[in-house]
Amino acid sequence: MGTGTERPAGEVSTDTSSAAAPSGVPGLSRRDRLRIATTEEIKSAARDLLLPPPGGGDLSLRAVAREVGMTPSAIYRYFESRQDLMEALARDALESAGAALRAADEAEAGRTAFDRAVAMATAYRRWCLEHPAEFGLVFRADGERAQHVRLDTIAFYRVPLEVMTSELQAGRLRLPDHTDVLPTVRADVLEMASLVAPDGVSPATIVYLISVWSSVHGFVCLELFGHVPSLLDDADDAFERHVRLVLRSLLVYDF
Amino acid sequence: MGTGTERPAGEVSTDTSSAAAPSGVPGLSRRDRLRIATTEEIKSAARDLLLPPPGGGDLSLRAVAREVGMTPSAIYRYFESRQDLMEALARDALESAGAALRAADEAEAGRTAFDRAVAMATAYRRWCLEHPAEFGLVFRADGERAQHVRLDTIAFYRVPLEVMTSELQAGRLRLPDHTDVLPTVRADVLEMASLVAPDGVSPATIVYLISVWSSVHGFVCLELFGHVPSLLDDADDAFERHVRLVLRSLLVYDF
DNA sequence: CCAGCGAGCGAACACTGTTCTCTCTCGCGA
DNA sequence: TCGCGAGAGAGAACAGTGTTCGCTCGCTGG
Repeated sequence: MGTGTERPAGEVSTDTSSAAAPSGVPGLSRRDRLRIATTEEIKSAARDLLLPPPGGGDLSLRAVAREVGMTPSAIYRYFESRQDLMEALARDALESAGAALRAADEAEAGRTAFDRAVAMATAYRRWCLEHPAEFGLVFRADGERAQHVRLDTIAFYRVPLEVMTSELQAGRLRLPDHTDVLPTVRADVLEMASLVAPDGVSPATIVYLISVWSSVHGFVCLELFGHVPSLLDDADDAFERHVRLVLRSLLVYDF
Repeated sequence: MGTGTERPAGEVSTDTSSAAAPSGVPGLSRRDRLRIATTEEIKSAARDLLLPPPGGGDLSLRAVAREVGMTPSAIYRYFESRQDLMEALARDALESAGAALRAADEAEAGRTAFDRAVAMATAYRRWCLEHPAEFGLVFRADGERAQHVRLDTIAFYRVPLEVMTSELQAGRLRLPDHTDVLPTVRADVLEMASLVAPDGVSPATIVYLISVWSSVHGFVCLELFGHVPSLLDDADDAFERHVRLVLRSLLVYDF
């Protein structure tokens, strides 16, 4: 209503390299590039101002405006609301975490599926510990508006899903035999997952991935929110052992 | 008086305890009892006003004051700050969740350790789903001030810990053999845990409990924050299968 | 070259948490 | 039984918040 127009923000979060290629993207006018730059500057300032978990990602729009040298109302040219800005940050965060996962996996290229899984889990935990505020942000993106976040989540899942399917197909990894008593996966999710691997993704793969993922993520959650860390001596070590235990127990490796 | 919409109606039911035990608690003066009643009324109003996870347990002190028919400043007679009130709610929530766990376990008294564990996990998830705001609240209690929350957390852990140790001692449950490669548990935690069971609690018990717990809690987290539920057809069913998978994989049952 | 779009400003509104000072009641010790 | 004082609560004030609206201009696309 206020701005009235459809927001071109869809392409905003995609590329930060706009500055690197002034005329690289022909469809973008100078105005658009400026807008993207400003949007990115706002998000960057907002990221810096995000409070660590006690505040749980609290964020003052006015503080962001001060930081970038604008009036609070000017922010509304770029984000519909504070909530909108936070969701944008959450999407970026999810993307960033996904990239960390992928990087960790690629660093272990050629190694066993087990090692790569451990590396990915460790990278995930490290990212969470290094970005506690953004981590907390992703967890407030629920609600009806969070549909896109969920889609991005699936994109985030793509990384381990890709690794898992490729390892399965290569015969370096097997799923246990209980596959007859598995939950059912939604049809559209299966279809979407099949985009990852040309030969498709079995429902059992997704189910086991969710179980493993829950176990890894759960540990990080407990740790980040202060419920477990004080119990164990060396959290780094404890996490890796936990991951190895879960992976060894839930999946079967042929190597 | 001026703006005062009358509030004699909601007058604190003065003598709730007098009927039960007029002189039941000798150490409490009438004033103290009134204060406790008012405190409880404030917390109750606050609980009702807690927003579900999208807001993530946001809470307006002024709204609470309106609800109980007080001035915002009057709340400060009972809680040092908004944060203080929220932490009180978080503690209560943790206690409530612990009670739910214990109730679920006792309802399965006499059954196998496996069944009782499944029941407790299910009860935990149900509690979280039914109290999403309070669930979110517990997760913002980090920081240096959260020491007491952590202690309460340990009290919360007591329930599964008790069950686990008693089942271990009864020989209905065994831990896997990898116990030589387990993380180390802090000494004071071990000492505190030993209060639960007269014969003490082995470090391995705590370590395995944390792993199992992480797996259960992680699933609930993913579900509550909208990252997984849309992937699976029947979340209830999927959760139970996940729990059974984890329990069966991580622990050994003799029955 | 010029019309208009959009970025940005600044004031305003309705909130928020928190702090003070003040009043007056009501419970306790004598 | 009585007086005193602790404590509950009111109300105003302050600083800060998200959001809206109307207003300017400068830049840019045609």
